[in-house]
Amino acid sequence: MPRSRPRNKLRSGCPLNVSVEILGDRWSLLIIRDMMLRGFRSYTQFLDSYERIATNILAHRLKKLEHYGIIATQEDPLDGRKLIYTLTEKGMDLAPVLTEMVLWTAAHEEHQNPELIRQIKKDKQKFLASVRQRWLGNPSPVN
Amino acid sequence: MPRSRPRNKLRSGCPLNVSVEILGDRWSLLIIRDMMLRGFRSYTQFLDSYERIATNILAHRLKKLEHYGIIATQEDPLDGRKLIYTLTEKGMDLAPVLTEMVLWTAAHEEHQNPELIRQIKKDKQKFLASVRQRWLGNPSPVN
DNA sequence: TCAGATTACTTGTTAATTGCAAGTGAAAAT
DNA sequence: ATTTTCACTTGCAATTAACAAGTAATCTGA
Repeated sequence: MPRSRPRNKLRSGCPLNVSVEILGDRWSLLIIRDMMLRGFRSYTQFLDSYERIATNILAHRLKKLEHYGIIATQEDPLDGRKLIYTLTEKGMDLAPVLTEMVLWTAAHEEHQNPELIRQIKKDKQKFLASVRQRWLGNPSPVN
Repeated sequence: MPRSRPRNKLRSGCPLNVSVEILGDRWSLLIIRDMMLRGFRSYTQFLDSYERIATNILAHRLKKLEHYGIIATQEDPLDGRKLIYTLTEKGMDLAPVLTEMVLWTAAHEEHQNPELIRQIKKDKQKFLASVRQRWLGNPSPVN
């Protein structure tokens, strides 16, 4: 499926490196988490998330994620000020990555949200299916 | 299993955030890849890896990964100059994370190493088992 | 044995990125 | 009409990354 994008000087074409270059920073995956697991869709929601991203960083990350086709942006038909950010299929396909990261933390680090862990551990495939199912209810525009 | 570590001001205890704070940078996962998939064990091997990490960054990352118990360091009994870096069990448990990241890239971005992708896609569990099996042959010291 | 090479770094210095605080313009609410 | 909300931008300081060079300990080959 990968379409040719004018790729600006990647360090290497190793598939792990490619994902690290796209997602390997302190905020991108948290924004995706907020969209995927908490249903966040607006700039202010991301700003108000617990970890407190700075507004300029958020703007940059949203642009980067959109550039890579991980999220899509639409205007809110009900409010001309608002933009609605949604995960694309490509963004939704990061669910297994997030899930494995959560499981790793659960196994090896102190953390919160034991309920999430319990749910994933009980049946990983079912968890992934339910996340995707919820997303299908609020799909991103085909663009 | 998570033991209490004097945790210096995490942004949040969300399990995804915890893993992002430990691994979310441009180099950590590449070092782990080199150890896990290519069997690298020394400083110079990491330096010579394709993406060309800077020497001071590598030193910092190795310290960080050791601090978090993801890698362990031993002296080389055959060469007093050398240190041997190995993945711990905790580090090895990142295999599913790396694997899902690779699969995501394979599905959505241009990349190289189709042979790796083919191998993972053919039988993911078998791939993970074989990676772990190779690691068991060169285990890290229990520390 | 001793010069040269190797290994795992450290130490500057510069460039890039992140974070903070404040501000802006368009649209909506009161 | 004024205030508030929303999605940002701008300017600046602090942190981090990258580049280049150097160092101490150890090993290797003549």
